[in-house]
Amino acid sequence: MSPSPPSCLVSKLSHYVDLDDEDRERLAKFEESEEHFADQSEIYLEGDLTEHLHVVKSGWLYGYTDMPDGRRQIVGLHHPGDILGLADIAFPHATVNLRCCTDVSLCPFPKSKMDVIFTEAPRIAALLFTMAAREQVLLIDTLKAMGRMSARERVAYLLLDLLSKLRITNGDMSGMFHLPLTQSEIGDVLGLTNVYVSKTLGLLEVDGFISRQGNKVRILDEKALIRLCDFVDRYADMDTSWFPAKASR
Amino acid sequence: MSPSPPSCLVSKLSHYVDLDDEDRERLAKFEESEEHFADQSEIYLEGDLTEHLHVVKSGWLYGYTDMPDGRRQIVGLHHPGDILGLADIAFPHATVNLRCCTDVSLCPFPKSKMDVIFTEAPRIAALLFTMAAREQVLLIDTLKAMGRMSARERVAYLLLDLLSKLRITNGDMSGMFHLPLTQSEIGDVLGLTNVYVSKTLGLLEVDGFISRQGNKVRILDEKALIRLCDFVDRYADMDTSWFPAKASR
DNA sequence: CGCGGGCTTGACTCACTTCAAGTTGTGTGG
DNA sequence: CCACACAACTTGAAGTGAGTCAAGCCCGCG
Repeated sequence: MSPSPPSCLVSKLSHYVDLDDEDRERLAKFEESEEHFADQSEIYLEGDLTEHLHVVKSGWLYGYTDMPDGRRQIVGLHHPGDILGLADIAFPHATVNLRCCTDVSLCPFPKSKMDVIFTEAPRIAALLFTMAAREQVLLIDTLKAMGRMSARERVAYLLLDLLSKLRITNGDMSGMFHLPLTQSEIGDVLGLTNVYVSKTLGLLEVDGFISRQGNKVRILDEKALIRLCDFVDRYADMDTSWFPAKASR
Repeated sequence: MSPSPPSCLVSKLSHYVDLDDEDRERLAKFEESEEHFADQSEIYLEGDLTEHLHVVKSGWLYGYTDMPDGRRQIVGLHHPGDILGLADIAFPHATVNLRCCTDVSLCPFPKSKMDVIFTEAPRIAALLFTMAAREQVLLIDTLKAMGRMSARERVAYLLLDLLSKLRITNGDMSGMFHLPLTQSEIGDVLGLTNVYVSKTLGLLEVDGFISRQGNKVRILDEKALIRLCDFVDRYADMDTSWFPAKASR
């Protein structure tokens, strides 16, 4: 049941803190019952009861909301190792829709078990808190992009954000990655139209920042892109200094 | 030292969960050393070491980031009862600047004490987690506003958001409130210019949605505003069902 | 082979910005 | 009590970045 590569969650969290065996075991238990979803399927919809959190084992997903007249905003992209639903933990019902943009496998675990983590594994609780906090900072970065950046800057920001995120679990990345989003979806992430996304990507390519083939993107001049949109990599340093000591019990 | 109205933090948190006396005491301790700041002063700047969280006792503040060329985005408005710095807990340094927009008094408490909460008061830890989660959902709502709403819808959204937030600690609000932000600042919240904020507020007034005198705003037709921007009040229901049981030790 | 979804491209439009000139209100010093 | 300064707000005119509409292209797939 426990595969040779450790569970996705354990390997993600271990990046940041030392976990003792007991904690590892507890976390591994979260990833028991893997579930599979086809490309384009909806995991849940706004308003659904959310009794589970999910760890992403493979695939890409996004959270989105629709407006009555059909406008849509994508409010989060999710990748392997991510924990879905941390934000929704404050509410009984989902606040966004969640859709796959590739085939996906998830490991659900019941929200109700969170109490055990808080009472018995304060280190993990602190870590989850920290990860939720970082997600919030990333949202703030996105807010800045949406409020004050031009289309070109926003696209640059998205590409760098994806690159730095994919690098966590895939350190070797040369600057090339597969982008399984349509340009309409990219538009819905960045508050632009599909048409203008196409034009902007075209310009970034002409100007030598990136190159494309199919839905693969290669970042040719990362430094210039970073300068372009004043990008800060939030995945680099994480403060765990205040965490409760290991194995305090 | 303990005033007849219980500490701001205790009264805010008590809205949502039953706290036992021990927890109340612990929370009250956070609010020991009140500090005062004048209107327009900066509490801390991006990059500063953040060794403290702060509870707002009185006044308004906002978090913001500047871009190299002077563009500015305000990324959060804070009011009495709010806990500042939950998002920054993931990082050793502040990720945004924090400025007062009225005279303000804050109660700092050291980030390092958070470990005690996680090890000894799991209920409070869970509550803090939940409050951070809700803040994240509010950011997502703002993101939707910035990405997909017109100026008029965004202004409506901001006014309703403020109203519903001020109602938490001030239940009697009739729909009128003091708005201590300049129109430039409102623009920096919503990703608009001061000029267009002026025009949009003027239109909302002409159309009978609101009225203004000085920097007081009265919401005349709340339902119409809610319809206008598809507003959801996130302060109403909070899910505490998964919390660890009270006084488990 | 033909269908359909996604991408590109161009012409036109429009919501919001920019620039600039008033107006209002308010605190301050003479 | 007035005059002045200054910052916020208002208003209008002109400019522009991104949206809208529409046509054509590419390519995978039944």
